Amino acid sequence: MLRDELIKEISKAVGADVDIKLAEPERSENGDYSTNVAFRVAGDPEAIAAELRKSKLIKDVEVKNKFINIFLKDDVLIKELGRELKCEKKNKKINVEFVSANPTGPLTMANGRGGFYGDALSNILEKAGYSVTREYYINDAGNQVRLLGESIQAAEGKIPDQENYYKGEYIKGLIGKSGKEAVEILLGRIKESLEKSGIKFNVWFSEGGLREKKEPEKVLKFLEEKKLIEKKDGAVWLGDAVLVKSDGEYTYFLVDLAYHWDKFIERKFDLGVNILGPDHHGYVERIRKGIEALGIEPERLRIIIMQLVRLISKGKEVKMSKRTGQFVTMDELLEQVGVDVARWFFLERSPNTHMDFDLDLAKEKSEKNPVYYVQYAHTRIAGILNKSDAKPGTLTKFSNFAERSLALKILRFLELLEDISKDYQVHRLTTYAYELAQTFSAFYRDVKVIGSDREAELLYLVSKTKETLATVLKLLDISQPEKM
RNA sequence: GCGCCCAUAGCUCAACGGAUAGAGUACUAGUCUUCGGAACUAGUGAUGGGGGUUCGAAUCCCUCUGGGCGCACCA
Repeated sequence: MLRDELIKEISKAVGADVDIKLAEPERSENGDYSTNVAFRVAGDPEAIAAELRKSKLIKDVEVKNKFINIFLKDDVLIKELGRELKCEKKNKKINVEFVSANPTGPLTMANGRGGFYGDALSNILEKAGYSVTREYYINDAGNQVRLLGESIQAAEGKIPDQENYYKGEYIKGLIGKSGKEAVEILLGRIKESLEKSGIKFNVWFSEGGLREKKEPEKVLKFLEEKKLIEKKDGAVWLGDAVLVKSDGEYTYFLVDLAYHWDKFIERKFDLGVNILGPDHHGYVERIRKGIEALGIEPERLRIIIMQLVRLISKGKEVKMSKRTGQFVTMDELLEQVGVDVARWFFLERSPNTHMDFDLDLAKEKSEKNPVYYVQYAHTRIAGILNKSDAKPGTLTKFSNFAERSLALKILRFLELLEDISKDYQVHRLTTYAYELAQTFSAFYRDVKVIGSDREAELLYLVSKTKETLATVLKLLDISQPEKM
């Protein structure tokens, strides 16, 4: 990548062993790239600049406020533009586990947030060259299932109702079914909702299967041999957490440890990403310590906590809970706003913002959603490519600022992809999509392609824009319309 | 009581510890019959309070205020 080459050159020019960071300046007058390395090393920044000016890649270097601003040669940009939109293959297997909603009710809007995020993150990691497994952990064996069965019986009037039973309208539709049957029906509905949302999985991991394979027992045996567990009050403890209750039942924690054992030791994933809701943050430390006890390096588990989505209706918060039966399902959300808008709406936000979602305003908001702006740019590009009789040729030069800016913006894509594959800030991709669309709009305004004596050359730039924009939209799994 | 997250423009959100805090929306004033106006240009408008660290803080540390969410032999 061009950025990596530049970092090497700067590193050489600096001479010292420092971590070089290359930023995209907010203002184009501050260069194509900018580095703050002069703040970190002693000596005259002008000396570094002088050294950099010798580079074949660089047209000019300016020092301003001690920042070293780099302006690239046009032919370097043009050459880089020809590069395929692909990252180097990485030799790493990543397991991304997300949604994993208990099959005790419909998929909710809150599940959707983690679902869209996990889906897009998986797409990005794959595109960045990793081998990715998308996994849904199905809680189909524990207490919740029994509770679901009892909730149905209560709805039938066979047993007295209890506060902790599920109360949604959907329970009535399950009358006559056992807990186990209900779980299967509900899981089927969840799968349908996920499919409609464009959220894809390739492994459905069953807790029941985990128990059948006796993995919890393997974990217990391992910990016992390591002398890490103790018996107290009839229960089995690891530190201050219970693994086996005094009635002999396994806790969720033990089963979860077995699940991680399966992921890291049996299936040998290099990295596991768990995308969880905010109610799980208290659990993070416990599971970290737990897997460490199993001999798994804690760095191999990366936990992303998605913040809550609050539902607002008529200016008031609606408490969402499957227990009380009050919630907005994914299906309802998709009906209201459509899948492209829903995906954009959730993906444009950083995972740790608390979101307020006003369903009353959802439709009105959806018409003003930025996703249409991005898609509109795509259709305009398609329009030019369809209308022109010429074929894309070879770009030889930039004749104005708009052309050059567009090329530069396209180049940022692979850099961003590498960055997101490290920091997991998926929302940066929506920001990029918007910026790319904006940069194209400026180009569209300033440069007339069809009829230009450089038509073939410009078509190349336009088709590169289309390819990049379409790739971004595909990563977000938002449609790329040719017409709107 | 202990812990996690959050507070940025009227509203919804951005900003690897960097330069003059950016967008969208709303509002105001314009462009304009284009390669598709779901567009473009300009203007108004913001880092909750107080300390500290740093060449540099919205960002890191402490504290206060105000929200959200957790602290089980539940899952």
